[in-house]
Amino acid sequence: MVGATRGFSRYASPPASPGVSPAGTGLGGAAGATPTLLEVIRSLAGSSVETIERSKTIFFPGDPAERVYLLRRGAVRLSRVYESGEEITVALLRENSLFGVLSLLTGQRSDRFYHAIAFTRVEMITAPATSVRRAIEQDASVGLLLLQGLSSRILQTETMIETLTHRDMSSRLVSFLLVLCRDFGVPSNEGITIDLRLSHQAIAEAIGSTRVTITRLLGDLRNEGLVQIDRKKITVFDPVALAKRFS
Amino acid sequence: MVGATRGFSRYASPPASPGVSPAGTGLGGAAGATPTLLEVIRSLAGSSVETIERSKTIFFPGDPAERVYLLRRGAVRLSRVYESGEEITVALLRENSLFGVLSLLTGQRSDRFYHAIAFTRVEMITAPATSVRRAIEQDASVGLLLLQGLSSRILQTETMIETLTHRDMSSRLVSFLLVLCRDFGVPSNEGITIDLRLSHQAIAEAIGSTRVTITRLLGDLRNEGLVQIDRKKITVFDPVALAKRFS
DNA sequence: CCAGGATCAGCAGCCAGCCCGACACACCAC
DNA sequence: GTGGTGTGTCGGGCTGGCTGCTGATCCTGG
Repeated sequence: MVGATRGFSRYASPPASPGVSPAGTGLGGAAGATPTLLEVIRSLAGSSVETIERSKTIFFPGDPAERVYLLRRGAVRLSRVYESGEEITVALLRENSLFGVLSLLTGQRSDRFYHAIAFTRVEMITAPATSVRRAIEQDASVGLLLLQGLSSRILQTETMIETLTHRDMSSRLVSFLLVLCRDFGVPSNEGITIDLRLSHQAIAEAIGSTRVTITRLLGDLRNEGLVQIDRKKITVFDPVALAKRFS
Repeated sequence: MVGATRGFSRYASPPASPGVSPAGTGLGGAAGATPTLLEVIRSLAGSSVETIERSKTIFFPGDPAERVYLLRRGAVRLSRVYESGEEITVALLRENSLFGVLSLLTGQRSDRFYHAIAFTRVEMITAPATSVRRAIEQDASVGLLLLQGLSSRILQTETMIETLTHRDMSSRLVSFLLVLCRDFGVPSNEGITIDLRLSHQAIAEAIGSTRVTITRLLGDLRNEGLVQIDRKKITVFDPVALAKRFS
């Protein structure tokens, strides 16, 4: 029975966070030990470590974009805000994700157009974009680390697109849960627990549905014995079995 | 009448392609003129220029990922293929987009998991990932150029997520058309023409709908006098007016 | 150049998934 | 207590997916 879980480890893997993997692949030849992105950013001029409480804003749309952030602990939600007051989630960033990279894009002044909000209590490192640029020029391996960070961010985002193109909400929800397992899952004795306190409303905003529908669908999944919900934390018993439930 | 088109130019702008903007911001101090990403990649060891005919495959899922591509002319579709034979579009890349960056991610062997197919006749530059890595180490400004390319790709991708979280298909289609105007629009005497030959099926695969629905909705837009369709090319008369049509 | 096949567009009718609005209850903090 | 937030439930109604078919258009090879 237990043997049937091939590929299981694809989910539940904050350890598998790329973008900071110190697995030096023979680059950065100069110094012996290749430093991590975290260490690099922390050493920059004007960098700082910040802690933000759950549901506090990190930056608003319209704020000037001049700093780069590296998420050290917790989760950050990037969302787009509309005049209607509606807010849709564009990305749920996990630990070791880079964000605020827009500020690296051009030399000109530019403004944020996302709303970045701490989804959990968050610990992050931030540095001015200008420092980051200078660091890249001085040490090429920094550029490489950033590139890897951004690449992994692209992959993450594109998986999300996959999720969202599913027609029926049931598939979308399942697909989203699998993404969350991958990004925020921690193994528990019964399966994989998503280490976030997710309200139905938050899920709805992320996958373009409504609170009511999410309630119903999650209820279905629970009744089928695929997931467990305790105190707003979702546990997926078997991601492989869940994945089979695409309609 | 013509004065009412504030913000019009946000659409129709291949010229506004970032990632290759030679607007040197004081970086790359060494040589006088900062080269473009195109020039850099073309100069790498093992690089080559390739031309691919419409609807030919560039790489299949499962192929080893060892090269990086820069799209020079035309459009490329990245899609995910399922056992069911269904194929969903994850990104429609425009000119000057980087792709195949997965190969930069880690040093280990990894495989493509997208299907990359030439959506139009395509001209692109490609180079081995190892050469790219080496170039970054030697000249930091290369890393910066790549970073800008990837950043702009992330923005592009996240706009697509915005599009896809719209609930009703009508809004999704409108939003998608606006994205296409931004990425592939060329100004014409009547408005902005999307420089792609799009079948209804292709649109459906990109926004998670069906061919029939797209036919109906596009028909509606045409009847309302918002768009024109001639020989599979779509012309948007006024993006601003179209944007107002969100439900 | 034409013939034949493949792809694409358009129409209609049927049915279900899911949005909407409304309401009741559980939980938590103050 | 009380108010705020989150969860669970019920219908009614409509959007949009599915099937099946026809005609138009494009492409290719003889």
